[in-house]
Amino acid sequence: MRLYNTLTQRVDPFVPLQKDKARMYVCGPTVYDLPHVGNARSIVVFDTLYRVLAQLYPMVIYVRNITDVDDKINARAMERGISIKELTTEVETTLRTELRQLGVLPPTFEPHATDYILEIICLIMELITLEYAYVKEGHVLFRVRKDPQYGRLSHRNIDDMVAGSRVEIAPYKEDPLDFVLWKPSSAGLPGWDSPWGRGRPGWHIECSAMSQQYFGKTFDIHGGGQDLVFPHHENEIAQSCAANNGVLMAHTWVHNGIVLIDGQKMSKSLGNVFSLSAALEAFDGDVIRYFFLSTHYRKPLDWTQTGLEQAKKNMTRLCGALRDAVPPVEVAYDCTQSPVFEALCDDLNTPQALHFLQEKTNAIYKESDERRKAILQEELLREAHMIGLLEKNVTDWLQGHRSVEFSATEIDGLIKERTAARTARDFTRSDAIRDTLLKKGIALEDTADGTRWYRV
RNA sequence: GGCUGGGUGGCAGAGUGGUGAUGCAGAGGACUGCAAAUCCUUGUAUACCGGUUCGAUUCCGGUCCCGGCCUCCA
Repeated sequence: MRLYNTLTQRVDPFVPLQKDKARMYVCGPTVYDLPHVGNARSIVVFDTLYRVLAQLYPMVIYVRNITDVDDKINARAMERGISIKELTTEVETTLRTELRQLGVLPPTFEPHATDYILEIICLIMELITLEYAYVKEGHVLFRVRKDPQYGRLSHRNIDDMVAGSRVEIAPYKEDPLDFVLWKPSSAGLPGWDSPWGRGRPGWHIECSAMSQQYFGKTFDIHGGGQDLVFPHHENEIAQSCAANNGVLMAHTWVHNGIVLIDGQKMSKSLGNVFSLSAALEAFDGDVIRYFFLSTHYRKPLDWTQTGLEQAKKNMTRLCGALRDAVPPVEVAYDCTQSPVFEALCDDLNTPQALHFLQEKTNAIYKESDERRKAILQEELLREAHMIGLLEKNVTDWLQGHRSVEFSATEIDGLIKERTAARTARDFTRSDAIRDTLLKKGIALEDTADGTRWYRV
């Protein structure tokens, strides 16, 4: 497999450090509010990478953390008048349900930052011993200028950052560039006892502590959104390398592009944050997943109504090719030899992979030999599974579960009535039934074997 | 300002130093009672200017435009 590495700024062959074992750590969401489509894209991208790695290596360990201690969480819980635990549990439950709808597999481990406070404290103590960190007014800060390689991931140098001068100047900092490892908590805020008083961890240290807990000093892939490159990942790499005598924290750094809403950056200040819940109300999880995968993961993705509608049509066509699938008698098919897999191994080129799925879909529609068609259908199904698509029963998918207007039985009844009207050549009646159903989002198709329906 | 990524048909979006995928949308046809689905046919694109080359959309340089990061961010 080849992957773009932010650290080297090129597509490099991916070789795991330990034979037959790939280890990946991805920064998961901070659970302060409903997950948005940007969180969802990132999670789907790395879920897809996880699936590809799982085809390539006998063992893949995928850690995706949950950040459940953060000032945004504190503020939101206060605002809503609920406890922090209530808030984080609520968001996490929603997240779990919604990710399942997107076909996201559970990672191998899903650690919570609050379960690793002791490890965080120990790591900070080490950094202090090594003089990479210092204590000041209840804060512990990382001494950025002690790290000569600081900036290696985001490819910027320290002086430029200062020149950019939006760095926060705080009285307790030796240098404006220094960032917080530990900060004091007042009585009302979550806090843990530490050698520096009651406090809570800064944002970056948790990932260093947790990844080290699972993987030790060094591992293969560290992932996250492009907006995490600086400062989050830059700071992580600085902390971890400092604590581990310069051993490189992760060898391959993979970052997905951000999601735009109608061409604009999604942000709280613009008020255009699009929640995954809202997206799932309008579109099926598979459609959203397809939409995410139809753009290369490193490019920005523009979230638009027409884009989603196109994805929906594509999914419908894909499912249509499998509607009458029967398992073929013999199936000897190695997905990893397919062009789909080849595309995925080329820096996770999912648009190219989808192209090959579409080609196979076209071939299925055209195939008249039933046995060969069944084999193609089985191949398509297996290839689609590699990227987490078509995992649901296609008839269920096409007929949906959402509408409460008509039950499947009622629809079948109306279809029977229409068929009778057509036999009697009462087309006014039969077309009226078809129109009624279409208005409720149910489309009919007359085939040689009778009429069938699907949800539009 | 510094650092980064990008500009491909109506839309989405890949690949490629040698006739520009694929899907959606459009047009015509077949099928159908009429549709839908499906099938067949079909039009339209590589921001601009130079350079390298027999040949560039692809490589190099410049211009213009768009996006992201620069301590809240997936």
